[in-house]
Amino acid sequence: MPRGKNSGIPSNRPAPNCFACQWRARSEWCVLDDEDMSSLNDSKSNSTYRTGQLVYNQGDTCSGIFCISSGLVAIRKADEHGNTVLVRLCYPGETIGYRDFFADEDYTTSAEILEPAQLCFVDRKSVRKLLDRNPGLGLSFLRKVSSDLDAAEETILQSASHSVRVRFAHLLLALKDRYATVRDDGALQMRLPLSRQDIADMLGSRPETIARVINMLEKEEVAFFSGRTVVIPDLDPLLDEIEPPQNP
Amino acid sequence: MPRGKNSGIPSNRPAPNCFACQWRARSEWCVLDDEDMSSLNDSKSNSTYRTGQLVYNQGDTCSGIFCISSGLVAIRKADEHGNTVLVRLCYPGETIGYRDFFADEDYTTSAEILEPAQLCFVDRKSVRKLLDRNPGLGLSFLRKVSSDLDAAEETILQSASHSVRVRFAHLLLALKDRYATVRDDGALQMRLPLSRQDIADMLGSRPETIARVINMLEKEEVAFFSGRTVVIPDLDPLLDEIEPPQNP
DNA sequence: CGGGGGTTTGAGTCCGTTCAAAATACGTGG
DNA sequence: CCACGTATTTTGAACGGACTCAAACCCCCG
Repeated sequence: MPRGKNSGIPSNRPAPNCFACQWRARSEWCVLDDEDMSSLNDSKSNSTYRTGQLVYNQGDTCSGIFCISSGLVAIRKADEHGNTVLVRLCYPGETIGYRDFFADEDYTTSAEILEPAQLCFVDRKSVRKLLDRNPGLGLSFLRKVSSDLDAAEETILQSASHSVRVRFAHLLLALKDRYATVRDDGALQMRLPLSRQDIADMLGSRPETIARVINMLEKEEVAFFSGRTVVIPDLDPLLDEIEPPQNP
Repeated sequence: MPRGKNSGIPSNRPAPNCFACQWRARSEWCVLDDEDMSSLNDSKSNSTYRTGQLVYNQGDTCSGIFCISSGLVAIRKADEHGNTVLVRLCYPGETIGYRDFFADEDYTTSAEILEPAQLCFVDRKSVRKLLDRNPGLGLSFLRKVSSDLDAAEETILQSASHSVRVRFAHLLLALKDRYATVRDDGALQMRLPLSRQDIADMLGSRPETIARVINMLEKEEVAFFSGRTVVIPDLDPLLDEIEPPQNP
């Protein structure tokens, strides 16, 4: 069941300017000098994507890399039996598809839009040119892949040693940093960018189990869910999930 | 419970020569020209390690990278509660410690010797020099980290979608490529480089479970275990574990 | 207002874990 | 080379988390 069409539609809004990009300083491209940045700016194309669209599909040949200007992207990996996991979420400022680009392989994952997005695309040839002109760019991506690798290994460790409930607490705490706002009464509130299925895919579990865990958390008044909206009256109980209070 | 001392002992054997290294062609260093290779050869040091020794420890500061000349190395990751997983096995020709080196972080994993090994060490400054002189080296490592990342994501997918038994079958099939020999009667035989505990750590399981799975495999005559020695009379049943025979 | 997808709930089962003890293998020193 | 002590592996019994299958529910949208 394909979730959407492959290619974004050309943006009618003016294409973002790399120099003005608010993410520039934190992205891998920050090592480029003005001339190279200008070359990047000229060679990139820009598209708008709707929720559910596929940016690229596992198995497709990789012809360049994408940079997220706005929106949210899920990186999924599937096996031949249709089992899938959601490997990671990618936010504005992040580059996606670079792994397969640098490994010079077909895509080993799929990228799907979770929140309406605008992506820039830089084709193979342009990236190569920039890499040649600026060796620092390669090292910059090396740092990025290295940190992704550490995150992946962390995930392996987590799912080998913690229950779904604890992993879900971890996920909530990570999402709160990006999505939560503080209400008048001091409680945290956020709208999850993920369906129950997506949450399950991230935790290596099933939607039914997620529903049950949510049920328990509500009974214990740790967090309250209504659709995709979550209210967390107090962070401490959630933090205790991760690090049970010590009793020496 | 530390498993060994940290530093290897200086090799009494003549240090391996990078030019003569049998792994040269497949390693990341193969992009170096003769001059740079000679510089690498001069700046590296070499040590011998016994089984159980730690090459580096999670949390230590990373002061360079290691290259495996011979032996077998396990990369482990631990959390604050003492839970550990064995993230990956590293074989001769592979470089280890590069992830943390390139991310410029303290070690996020530990490296432990599983089979007596000889490692070369290249200090931070020398690696930097080589990276400066040869931008291709960075890209070469970029390819390596990228493939490690894919492997890690594959592990996440596997352990989310397959039973311990199936994952163990996967492991056996992977190990056989490197360790198995064909006996006179056509059966495959190998000596596992891993303890039951290590196998459990690789599969995100427990030694007891591994023992039970082994028990079942023997009852079903898929494979026979005696200590670390495994005999596999026929590969097909093992392959069926991974890809159950189709019935359309 | 009638689908239809996503979500929740229920019941039952199974895989894998935990804890404990027995058996075996292993390294070391005598 | 054997004996001993320790560590690893195996076995057993019991528990429990998470899965499966199935049905009911709900909400959003046409």
